[in-house]
Parts: sequence; structure tokens; C-alpha cells
Amino acid sequence: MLKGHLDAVLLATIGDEALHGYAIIEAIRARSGGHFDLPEGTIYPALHRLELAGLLASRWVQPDGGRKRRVYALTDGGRQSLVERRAGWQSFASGIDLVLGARA
Amino acid sequence: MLKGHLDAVLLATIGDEALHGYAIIEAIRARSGGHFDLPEGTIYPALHRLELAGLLASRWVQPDGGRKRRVYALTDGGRQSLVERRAGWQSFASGIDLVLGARA
DNA sequence: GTCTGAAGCCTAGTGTTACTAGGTATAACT
DNA sequence: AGTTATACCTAGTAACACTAGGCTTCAGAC
Repeated sequence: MLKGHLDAVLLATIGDEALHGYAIIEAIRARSGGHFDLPEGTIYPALHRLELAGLLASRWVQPDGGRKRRVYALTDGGRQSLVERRAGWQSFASGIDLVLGARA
Repeated sequence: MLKGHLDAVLLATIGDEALHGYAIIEAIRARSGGHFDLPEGTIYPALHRLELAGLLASRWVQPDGGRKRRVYALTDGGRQSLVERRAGWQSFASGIDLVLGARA
């Protein structure tokens, strides 16, 4: 449960790499130290939503051996949005920290 | 928008003080350094939900001058839940930090 | 050679959450 | 008398991420 921060997580995970959906799930699991193991039903609709919003662009890729993949990359708007969302997260987290008296 | 952490914020804000709804809003605004200014339509239903869940107990108080207030205090279960939610928040926040590459 | 599991994509439906947008009442100040 | 702050409440709603399915392709086991 990413609680409203899924978009930031997706944008940050894709970063400059251009990943496909299945790889994004694995990357999030790895980069979060196992904290987040997102089901496909969570990320695919989110990727579509972000593409519709113009933050991601996708293309189909046929690798040598293996089946076709849909690969996502950040658009300029996506990079911009990532910067904003990162700042938003830091602001949000520091607010919660203050109230909870944790890490403050 | 507290994104799933509203309950933790409410429990932490009430703490050992026994506050009424309106005062909780002000306390959250003050303790969060202005980050969070929650509308009443957010906190009253949440307080009811937490009371129904057995984490809060309320009683009506008639102060000298001024109108009646419904005052909320943590139950034992609420204190227990607060401990768990604080830990949950720290775990969640560190996961997001890792993925976003912020504060990590 | 077929069967199983992993890789890979997808959607419909659902429950939770916190929001908006109202309503009501009392007390203090002007 | 009217406004503002205090104080409580609810119905309806939109967003979000989840569950629970379905589909295809490829590699390896038996």
C-alpha cells in the first residue's frame, strides 16, 4: 500500500532507465529493501494513468528471445513531476515526523 | 491529505492529553508546523471510526462558559496501536526514502 | 512432446480513505 | 443585531490501490 505515493515511486524507479512493467515491480522490490512488493494490478493501471497524463511514454520492444515488452520512459513532464513529487514527499514526511515525534 | 496516516496522526496528537475535535485540528496544525490543516469533515468521521474500533473513548464535557465538547482519550488499545503505527510509519518512510533516493 | 512455471501484459470490480459541501448551535465581540 | 470563532455533525464523492481473475509466450523438466 503506497498511500498516494505510488506515482512518485514509479517515476523515481524508472528514472533514466526505461523499464518495462514487470521489471519495475522487481526494481521497486529491490530498491525498497523488500518493503514494497507491488501486485501487477497496482502498477499496470498506474503506468497507463501516468502515460495518459503525459508523464511517461511507452513503446513496444521485441528482445532477442523472449516476448514483447512495453517499455516506459520519463517524458520531460515526467522528470519535472518527479522533482516536484520528491520535494512533496520530503515536506509531507517531515510533517508526519513532527506530529508523530519520530525521527524529528 | 494524510494518505493513510491520518489515524496515526490523530492517535499521536491526542496522546495523553484528552482533546476535543476542534482542539485536535489546531494541535495538528501547530505540531506539524503548518503542514497539515485538516477540515472538520476529515477528522470527525475519523474520530468516530477510531472510537468504534476501540482505540479512542469519548465523553461530553461542559466547561465553565463555552459550549459542550466531546473529549477523546486513548484507550489501552489506542496506545498499543499508536506504538505499532509509529513503527509502521518509520518503516514505510524509510522504504519510500530508499526508492526516491531522498534522505537516504 | 507435453506440462509446469516463470515472464509478461491486461481489466473489472471493490473497499478504504479523506475530501467537499453542506447543516446546526452557542458564545463573544461589535 | 450581525458577525466571527468555537464546536459538532453527515451525506455524497472521487481517487487510490487492492483482489482476483484472464491471456500469451518461452524455457526447462519429465
